[in-house]
Amino acid sequence: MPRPRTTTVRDLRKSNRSRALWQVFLNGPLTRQEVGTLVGLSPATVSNLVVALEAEGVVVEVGLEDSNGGRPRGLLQVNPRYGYVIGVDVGETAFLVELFDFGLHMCARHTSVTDMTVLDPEDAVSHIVEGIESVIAGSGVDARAILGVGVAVPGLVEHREDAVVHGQSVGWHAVPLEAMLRRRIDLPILVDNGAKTLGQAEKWFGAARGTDNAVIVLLGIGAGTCIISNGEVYRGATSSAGEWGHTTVVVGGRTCRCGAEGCLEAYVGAGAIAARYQQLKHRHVAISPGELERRIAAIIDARDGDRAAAQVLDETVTYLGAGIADLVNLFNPERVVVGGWLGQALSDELLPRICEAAGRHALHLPFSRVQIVKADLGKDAVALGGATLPIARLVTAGAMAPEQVGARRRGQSVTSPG
Amino acid sequence: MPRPRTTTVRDLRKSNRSRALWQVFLNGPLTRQEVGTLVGLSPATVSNLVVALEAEGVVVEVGLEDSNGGRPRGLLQVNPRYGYVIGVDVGETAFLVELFDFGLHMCARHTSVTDMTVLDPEDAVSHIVEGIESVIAGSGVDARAILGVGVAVPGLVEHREDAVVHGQSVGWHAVPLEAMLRRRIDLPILVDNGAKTLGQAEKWFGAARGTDNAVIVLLGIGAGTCIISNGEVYRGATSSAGEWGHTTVVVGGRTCRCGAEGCLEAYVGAGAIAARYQQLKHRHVAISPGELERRIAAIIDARDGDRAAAQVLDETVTYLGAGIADLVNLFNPERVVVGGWLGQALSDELLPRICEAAGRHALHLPFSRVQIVKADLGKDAVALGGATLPIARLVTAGAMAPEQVGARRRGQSVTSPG
DNA sequence: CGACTTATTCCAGGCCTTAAAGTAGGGGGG
DNA sequence: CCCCCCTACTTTAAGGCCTGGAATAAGTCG
Repeated sequence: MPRPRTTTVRDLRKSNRSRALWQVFLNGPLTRQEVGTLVGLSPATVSNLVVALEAEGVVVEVGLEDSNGGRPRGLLQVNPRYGYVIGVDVGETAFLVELFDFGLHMCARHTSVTDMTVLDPEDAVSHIVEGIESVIAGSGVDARAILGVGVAVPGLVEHREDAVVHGQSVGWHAVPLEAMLRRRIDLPILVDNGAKTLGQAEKWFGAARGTDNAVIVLLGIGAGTCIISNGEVYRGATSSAGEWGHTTVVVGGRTCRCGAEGCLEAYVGAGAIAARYQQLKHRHVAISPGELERRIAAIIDARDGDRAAAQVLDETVTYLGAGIADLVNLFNPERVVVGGWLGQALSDELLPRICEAAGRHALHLPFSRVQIVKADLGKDAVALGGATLPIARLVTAGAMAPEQVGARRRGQSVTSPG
Repeated sequence: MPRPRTTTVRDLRKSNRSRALWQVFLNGPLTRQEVGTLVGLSPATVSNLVVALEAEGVVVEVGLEDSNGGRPRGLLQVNPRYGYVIGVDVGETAFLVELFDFGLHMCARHTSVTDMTVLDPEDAVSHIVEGIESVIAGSGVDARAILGVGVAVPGLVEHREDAVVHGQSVGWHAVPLEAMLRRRIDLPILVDNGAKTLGQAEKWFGAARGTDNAVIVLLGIGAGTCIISNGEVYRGATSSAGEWGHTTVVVGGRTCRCGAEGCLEAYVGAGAIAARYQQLKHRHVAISPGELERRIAAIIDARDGDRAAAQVLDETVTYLGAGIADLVNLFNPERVVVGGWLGQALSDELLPRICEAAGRHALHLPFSRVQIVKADLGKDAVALGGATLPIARLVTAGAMAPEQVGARRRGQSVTSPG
C-alpha cells in the first residue's frame, strides 16, 4: 500500500520493512519464504527484517508448517498484543466505539444511540470521548498501549493541518473535529469519511479483499463510496472523492436534501425510498432516521403482495443500477461491493436485478469485467474501518520503534498456538 | 510518475535516476540543485547521475544561469536528439501521424482524411503504416533512432499481451491493433485510448500541468475523459476507466448509439447536438461526421438570433454541467480541463455558463476546490499524447542504455543555445 | 590579477541487499 | 538410539548506493 519515496539506502530498508509487514499483516500467517516472494526479497533479508520485527514485538512466530523431510517453516503473524486501536463510527443514528487488538480482533465496544437530525459538535465529541473511555475501561487495556483512534464520520473530511468535517446531513460546517478531540484525548487521532473506512475494512478483510481496483458502496440514509485504485483508497485533491450520492441521475429530477436536482441519493437513499412509498400510499407521517431501517425492511418484505412496495423497489433497482453503471464506466473496477445497512438489505433480495439494471446502463466491456457483490462485513464495518486508519499509518511506517515506545512493549509474552 | 518497486540498492539507483530524468524532462531546463530539491537527493548524487545521463546522451547542459558572484549553475535539459517518437491519432474523421524529437518538438506530420462510418481494421493499419513511413521519410530521421510509436484510438483499449481495441463508434470489436501493427512495423508500439493520450499531453504540457488530480474531458462526437490521479493516468482494472460519455444523466432518457438510455453522449455529443437542432427546426438531413464541426460552429454562432440554437445550447450547457459535476463529486479533482474540438468550441463561448451549471449540480465543497478550464493544446494534442506513450515508458525506465542502443547514440553533437 | 563566492566533484564512511557457505531442526532408516 | 538426509534459517564477505565534508572549478568584482 505505501508509495515509497526511497532515495537513500536507509529508506530502502524502511520501505522493505514496511512492505514485509504489510504482507504479514494482511495475509495472515505467512512463512518467511512467502514474504520473500511477495515482497521480492532474498531469504537472508527477510530473515534479517523478521529478527528486528520480532525483537520489537511487532511480529511473532506462531507454530510451524508441516514438513516433509526438512526443517519446518516457521509461520509469521502480526503480534496481536503489540498494541491496541480504537475505531469510532459516528453514524447518523448512533455512535459506535470499538477497541481492537493489533490483529483487529474486537476487545470491547460501546454504543450510544442519538436519533439526531442535527447534532452539536461538542455533544458529538463528548459522546466519542465517553465511548473511548468506556471501551478502555471495559477492556482493561493499559491506555499507554493504545496506538491511535480512527474516527469515521458521515460527510466530507478535508485533511489539512487537522481534519475538518463538512457533514451536511448532520448540520456540520467545517467542524474541526480532530482538533476538538485532540484537546480532550491524548492519543493519535485520525478522522475520515465513513464510506472510506468501510471500504478499507472491506478491502482488508471483506468482499473487496485481493482486488486492486474496487468500488465499495455505502448505502444507507446517504450514498457514499470508497474507491480503491491500485490497491489504495483514492482521495482526490481534498480527500472528498467518491461522493456518489450527489451524482446526477436525472437532470431536472427530484430535489435532493443537498439542494440540487436529480441526485442519486434522492432516488435510492433510505429516506427517499420511504418517502416515495408513502407518496404512493398517499400517507404522510414523519419518519425519524432511527425508524427508517425497520420501514425499509417492511417494504422489502411486502413486495410480493403490495403493489406500491413492488413499484418503489423496481424504481430503486433501476436508479441504483444506473448509479452503479456510472461507477463501472468511470472507474472500471474489478469488483463493486454493495454495503451499508440499506445496501445489504437490498442486495439480500434484489442483487440479481440490480446487476441486470447496471448491465443495461453500463458499457459491455467494463461490465463484463466486473463482479457486483454484497459486502461481507456486518454493521460494525465502519468502526472496524476506523480502526484501520491508525494501523495503516503505523504499518506504512514499518512500525518503527521510537525507543521509549519499544521499551514499554518489550517483554510482553505471547501465546503461540503452535 | 513511476511507482518504484525498490528492493535492492541497484533498484534504488534506477529509481532515483528515473525520477531525476522525469523532472528534467517535464520541468524544462533545471539546475542540478533544483533537481536535487525536487527529487530529494544530495548534490553529490545528482551530479553523479547527471554525469551518467550526459555520457549516454540523454541529458545535455544548455547554457548557464546568471551568477551573482559565484560559479554559475548549469542548466540541464533533455537532449532533443537523443531519439525520436511518433504519435498517431486515429480519429473518427481522419488519421494524423506526427514525428517528434525527444523534446517533443514536432518534426514532421502526415494527415489522411477518412470520413468513415465503419472502418476496416486492415485499412486503418495501412493508413497508419503509410503515415509512419511518410513522416520518417519527410523528416529525414534515421529509422533506427526512432524510440517508439504511440497510437491513440477512439474506443476502449485493453492491455493484455498486446493491446486490443474495442471501438464501438468505428465498428471495431476486439481488434488486435497492436499485433497487426507489429507485423508491419519493426518499432515498439503502444496503443491507448485517445482521451487518455490527450489527457497525458495536457498534463505534461497543457492546462493540466502541475496538477496531481485532474480530469481532462475529450468532447467531440463522443465524450471520454482522462483521469489523472496522484499524477498518473488512472486506468482501472482493464484500462477502460474514464468512460464518461456513457454515464447516465437521465434514467429512461434518450437512446444512445450504445443502446443504453440517457447516456451523457446522447445529450452533449456533437451528433446529439446537431440532431436536436434539426429536430427543433423540423429538418432531417443526414449529416456525415466530417460535416459536424462546421454545423456545430454554425449553431454556436447563431445563438443570439436563432431561438432553436439558443435552446440547444442551453440544454447542452445544462447536461454538460451535470456531467462535469459528476466528475467533480466522484474524483474531487483540482482541475477539470475541457478539450476536444467540441469541448474547445463550447468553452470558447460558454465556459462561464458551463461552470455555473456544474456548480448547480456539484457539492459545494469539491466544487469550491476545482477550476474548470479550457484545454491549452490544439487539435494535435491527441497525436502529441500518443507520442508521450513511448516516452513515458522510456523515462520511467530511466532511459537505461541497453549497450548496443547506447552505442548508436553516443557522439551525436548537440547545439547548446547558451 | 587576486580575493571572493558559489557550483560541482571527489572521497571516506555507513548502510543495505545478496550470494554462498554454514548451522539448525525435523524425519526416517538401520 | 544413532546417523544421514533434507530443508529452513543465519552468518559472512562482497558489491553498491547515498551522504557529508573537503577539494576543485568557474565565474564576479574591485
